[in-house]
Amino acid sequence: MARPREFDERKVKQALMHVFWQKGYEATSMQDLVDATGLLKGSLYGAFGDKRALYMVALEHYDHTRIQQGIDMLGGEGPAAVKIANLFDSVVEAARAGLFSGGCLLCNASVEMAPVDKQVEGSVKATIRRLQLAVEAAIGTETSEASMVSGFIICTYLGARVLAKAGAPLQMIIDSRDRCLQSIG
Amino acid sequence: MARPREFDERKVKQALMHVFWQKGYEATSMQDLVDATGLLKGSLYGAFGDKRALYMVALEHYDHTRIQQGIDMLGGEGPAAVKIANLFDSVVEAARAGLFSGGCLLCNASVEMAPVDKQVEGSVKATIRRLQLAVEAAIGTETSEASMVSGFIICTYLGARVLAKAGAPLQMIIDSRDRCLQSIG
DNA sequence: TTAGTTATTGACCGATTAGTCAATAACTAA
DNA sequence: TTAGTTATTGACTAATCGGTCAATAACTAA
Repeated sequence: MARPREFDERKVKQALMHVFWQKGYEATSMQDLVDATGLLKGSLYGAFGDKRALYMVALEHYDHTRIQQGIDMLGGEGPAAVKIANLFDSVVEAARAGLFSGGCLLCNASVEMAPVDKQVEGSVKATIRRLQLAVEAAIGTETSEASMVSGFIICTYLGARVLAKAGAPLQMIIDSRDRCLQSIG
Repeated sequence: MARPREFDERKVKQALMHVFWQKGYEATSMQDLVDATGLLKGSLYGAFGDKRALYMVALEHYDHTRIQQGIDMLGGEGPAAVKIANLFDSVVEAARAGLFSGGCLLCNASVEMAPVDKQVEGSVKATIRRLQLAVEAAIGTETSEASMVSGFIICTYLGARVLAKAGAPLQMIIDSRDRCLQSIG
């Protein structure tokens, strides 16, 4: 029918995600995306759209991979406290390893883009909601205030991401995790 | 001795702060700063330095005004729980009023600039530390784990700022405030 | 009045920005 | 083989970016 695409869509989306995750929207140039994906500018525009559309693709991919990973983690067997502790420990681990400065694309997008882009705001709110519901489900049977507590846990989680990016002492994140977990039992 | 400056330094710093606070570093152009301050580009460079230096000026001004305001609030008379509740309520109020989307320049700088600018990281870490010590002092006489709890409160506070910017339901911030306060008493 | 110093001004610079497009290539259905 | 469709390519554009600078203005000490 027509000429087939030569690139692996998943790999390209992953590359887009990594660049925006590390540098943010404004600090990322189309050339950065060209370098990271291996595609030329025209191909990127042809396949996905303009820079904003590429950002949305990256955001969606982050949701479907990293966020989903977290949600899956929360859904498994075992006590809620352990699962949620793991969530925080992944922040500490990322910070220790220097993985994108321990930051999270969802958090970055909330701060940089959500206030100036309705579509990003919608996407970010939906993802936060999904994550909250997963936390709520995890602790649901253990406390009567699951909805309130889950929101609080998401809040502390996002705060931990900011602390990591700020280069705050990791002990601060660990302490926050521990204090946060006391709210469950 | 020489020609005197024609601008009010404090007003100019305030204007710089507002622009960077609202738009972030990368999304702010020199033209934005020219428009906001009323100074021409040459004057800005002459008086403060390049764009990065202007950002540092804005960050410092934020620290000396808004952050200091918060610290002063924590230092007054009354129970720690009330003071800290006020801290969170100021986030809710800012979000409700649409003041820079309820965001905080310290939080924004942590996410956008700290990972890529050592000087910003140093400044941000120092400010966070100062804020934490103020919280610690406020709750110091009421609990034996003041240091740990203060870090946790800062964490939740930053998370609340992210939630506000994401456009999350204000109830989520209020719930987080209430849960957080239970950790004090 | 003059010499020295600094502030202000606006034109100017090269580099980079996001985005476009016509030419070509690679495929398939007929 | 051919006609139709889409992907790839790289040159191209207009606008904007951060930053510089020589000319001029405003002041003070001598």
